[in-house]
Amino acid sequence: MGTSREQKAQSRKAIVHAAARLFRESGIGGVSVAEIMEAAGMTHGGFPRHFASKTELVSEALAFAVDEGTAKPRADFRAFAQDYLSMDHRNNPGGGCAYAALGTEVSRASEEARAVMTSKIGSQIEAFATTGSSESTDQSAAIGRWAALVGAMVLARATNSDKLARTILAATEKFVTTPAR
Amino acid sequence: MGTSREQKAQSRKAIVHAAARLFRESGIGGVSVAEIMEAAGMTHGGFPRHFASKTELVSEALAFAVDEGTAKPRADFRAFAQDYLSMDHRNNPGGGCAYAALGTEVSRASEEARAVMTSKIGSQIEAFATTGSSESTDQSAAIGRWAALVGAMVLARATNSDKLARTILAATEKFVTTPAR
DNA sequence: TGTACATCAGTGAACGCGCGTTCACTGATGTAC
DNA sequence: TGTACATCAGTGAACGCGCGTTCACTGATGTAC
Repeated sequence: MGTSREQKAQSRKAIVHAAARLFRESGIGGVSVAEIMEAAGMTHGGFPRHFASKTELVSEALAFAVDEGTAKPRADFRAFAQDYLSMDHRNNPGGGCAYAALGTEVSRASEEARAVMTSKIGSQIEAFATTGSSESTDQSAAIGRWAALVGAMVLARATNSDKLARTILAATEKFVTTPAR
Repeated sequence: MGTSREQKAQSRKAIVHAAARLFRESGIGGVSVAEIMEAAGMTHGGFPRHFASKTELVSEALAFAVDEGTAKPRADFRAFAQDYLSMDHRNNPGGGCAYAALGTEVSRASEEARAVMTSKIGSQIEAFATTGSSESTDQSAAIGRWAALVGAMVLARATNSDKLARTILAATEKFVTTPAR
């Protein structure tokens, strides 16, 4: 084969992007290196040219997934919550919130992976503290609302009933967007 | 060996209990049948006398874990939230809330396992509707608060920083126990 | 600019290991008479 | 009540499979002169 350095960088990106999507869809343990490499347009043998191990890729893919899945919350909170708590988001975890998709799995991942999450979560909370939410400058409320979004998505995905999922998402949306706090 | 029918029933219970604990501690995919059987005081060869497959055990262990981890919320909500959002709960998932420990993994489990979760979540929500919470009879608020608890625990466990975990748990506790809703 | 050589991204086969599962075997349980 | 037999819970070895990883090989890239 033989490929230019520029192409190698693109390959690496493709691997990270594919992993970030597949991990959120099927879980870290539910996706093989071969599947990731295939999704990135290669065969599994090329993997070690980019990463020393699957564990190493996990950390990097997690960082990317969190950023990708947290890209939107700039908009006003009401609109963000509605988007986040949609059935579309529930049914398509691949491009969505990494915390809701991989949260419980990450807590058992490598120290590096958890360090990545720590850094990302810390940044998120700092952002809450400085920007405040649309309805309150209270950091506690911002964190609590965020937790509610994540938890609602986890619960909505744990069930195989669309009706129940809708109930959870709608109730949580009402809960977090009700003023008075 | 040879064992009485009564002992067989006890063995089965021991397997389910061990699985419910180990799954919450290390994840479903992170625990082998051999480990579960060892924790239950047997060797792995005896497993098929009780369950046709690991998948079958997962469903049963999940049901047990949910019940065990949801046994307390009868008390007033304030006390429950404080208990739920404790660092002790964060650091010891084995006997705690199954949703926070296994939520994201369950969404990719068997249909049977998801059906179990659906049934349990449905019951929980019905309980909210009838009993109401200590501060509000609004079902939406009860669901929203519940989601916040689960989400906060997921986030607190995703980080390896105790400080950050404490921040998330404390903020969420304040958020869900503040009246005004 | 052209040529000879070294590098190395990606291929495809292969290796080891852990896991879920299977199975022959054992001996106590519990039944039939 | 006692005896002979069938059942079957649990043991420990073994089997297959999938997975992460390794490796010899290829051919284009890119450098040295």
